[in-house]
Amino acid sequence: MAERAGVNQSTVSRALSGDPSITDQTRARVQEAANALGYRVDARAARLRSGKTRTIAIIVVARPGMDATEINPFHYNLLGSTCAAASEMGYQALVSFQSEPEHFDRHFIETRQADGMVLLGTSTNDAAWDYHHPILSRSDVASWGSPFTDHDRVDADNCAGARIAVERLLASGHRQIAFIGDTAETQKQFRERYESYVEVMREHGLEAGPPVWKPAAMRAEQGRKSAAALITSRRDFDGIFCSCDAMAFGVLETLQERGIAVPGDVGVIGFDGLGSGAHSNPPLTTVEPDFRKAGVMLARKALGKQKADDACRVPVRLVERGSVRKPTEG
Amino acid sequence: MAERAGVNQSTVSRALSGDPSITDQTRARVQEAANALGYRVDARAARLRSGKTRTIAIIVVARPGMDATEINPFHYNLLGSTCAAASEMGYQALVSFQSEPEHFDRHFIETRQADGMVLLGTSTNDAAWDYHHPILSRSDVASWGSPFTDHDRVDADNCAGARIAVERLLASGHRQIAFIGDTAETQKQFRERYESYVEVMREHGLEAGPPVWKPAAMRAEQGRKSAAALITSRRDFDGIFCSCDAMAFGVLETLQERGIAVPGDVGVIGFDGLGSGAHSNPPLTTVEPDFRKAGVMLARKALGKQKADDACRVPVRLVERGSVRKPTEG
DNA sequence: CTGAAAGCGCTAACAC
DNA sequence: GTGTTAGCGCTTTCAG
Repeated sequence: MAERAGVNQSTVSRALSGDPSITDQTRARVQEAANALGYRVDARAARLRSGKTRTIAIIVVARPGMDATEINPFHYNLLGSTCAAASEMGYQALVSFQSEPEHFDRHFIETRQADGMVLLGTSTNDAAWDYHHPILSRSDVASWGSPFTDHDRVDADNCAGARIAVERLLASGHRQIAFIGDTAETQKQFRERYESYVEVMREHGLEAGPPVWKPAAMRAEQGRKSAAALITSRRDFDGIFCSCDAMAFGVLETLQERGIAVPGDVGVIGFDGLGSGAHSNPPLTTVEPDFRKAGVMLARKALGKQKADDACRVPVRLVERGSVRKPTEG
Repeated sequence: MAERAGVNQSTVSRALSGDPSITDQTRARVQEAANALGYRVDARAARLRSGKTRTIAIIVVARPGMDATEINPFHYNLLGSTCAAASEMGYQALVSFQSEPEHFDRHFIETRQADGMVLLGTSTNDAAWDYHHPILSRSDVASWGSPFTDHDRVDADNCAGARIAVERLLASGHRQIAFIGDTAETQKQFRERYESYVEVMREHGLEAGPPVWKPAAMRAEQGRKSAAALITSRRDFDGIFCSCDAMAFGVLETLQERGIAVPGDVGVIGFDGLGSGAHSNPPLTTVEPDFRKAGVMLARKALGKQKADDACRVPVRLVERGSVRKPTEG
């Protein structure tokens, strides 16, 4: 390659890497020779020598035995956004779906495969999160959705999001608003949403109820069971703020089965901005995090380019669809 | 590292890579030293020296300006399955979302970043597919959804899938079944579905109509417009086989708006097995490809481990939900 | 079974 | 502005 262009090996390297000290003429000759020979720099060698990887590893925690269709679309969105953000920053994305212990791997940085790591996915895979726990507080690791509370995390602005949701319900005249969601210790994001819900209700002189939640394997089923429990409890309600869209879909189904009209009798708002909410029955009004910013924050945090910790809150917005009626006048 | 264990560098390499010629005792000593020092093999150096990459590059073609939530979940499913398959085969997945020309990159193999490539994503990004066209027929490249017809492809068993869908509609007593979908040259999969629809209709002595399709930016909108066009055409229909779920959601909405009951008046079946079909109104009966096998086929093809070409058809199954009424007796 | 030596293909100091 | 030289951290002959 070098001889073909009539220059030294290092000149080839400089020319191809855009080193400004190379003459346009020389660079042209090198380019030409490279094209003629189909030459490309070997990324492995370049990275070995330069000590960099220009790669960010993204680990998606999944549940054992689940196939691709069962992964929460929210995590796919996060994955896509993170890949896009990495690319924008000139980094590649090495992605690893991890569900079974035999595939657990947290050593992408030590093995010099990546400069930073992003962890995301379902919080309901204890073995996986236990395995990854030790690295969650590292400065070159960013995570979304971990069940632990002893480390920084990137997350939606749950507080602002819950406020938007509850105030939207209030604007439509709802006063007896219930919260459906899992507020277990390991679900920090849902706890935050619940707490904000309580706060907003109080501010308006209204009574906030306890969180309603029934366990099940999948979110939609949790939603169905929780909605049924809420109805059975004979507690009056005319609005539901649901901690996540996947559960809200189940809630919507049960309400419909029981003959409770949405948004006529009860207003429902979810959280996550899932695209499938556009086709649910009725279409689901929801709080959507800015996925693009989420990806950027995760990538930046993983690469140690994040300034303050408190900046790790992704802004949210309300996506108006059809599960809450129009705001009442005056 | 080597001195710490009191052995030669090459012994360390052999011990850690599981070379059977190393004594258990020696291996234990090496392991111990490695743990003590936090030593890990540098993947860049190992791959450079060995000449292998053990990596498969996955390129997801997206539309410019689209954010993560607008990517068809079908492609996310394919992506997830391919990553899982790669992992199962001992390969890593380097994933690259490509939408804008400045990020186009098809040289993952030449730059020794991957041993094989998988391309998938929306077929409606001409610049991207034109760019990738030259590599689509290579033996180390597998693709799903390309708009070109001059190369092998991995795809769902469209023929069998269309048959299952149409026969299911027939089983519920529908006789005037319409096909909604884009059968343009560049949409090979939809053409195949349409052709099978025609064939099955003929077999049953029924008349197959022309494909119904109206252009729009997004699939759901195409579905809405197409359904409207079908209704306006005053052509009688009591069943619709829709070429993909994303369009079917739009079809369902328009039918509902026009007061046409599904599955009461009209039965609807989609294709793709999107998870969100479980929450649509009504839940969408659909033909689902086996995503796990799809991922395996894509990965195998990319690594040149696929036997015959005709084996690149992924089996499909019917997912019964609520958009077709129960089969009629006898 | 283990050691010695070579070298994968680059990039980065350092010359000039 | 370009050449010379060294060496990134491994794996792989080849010896013994």
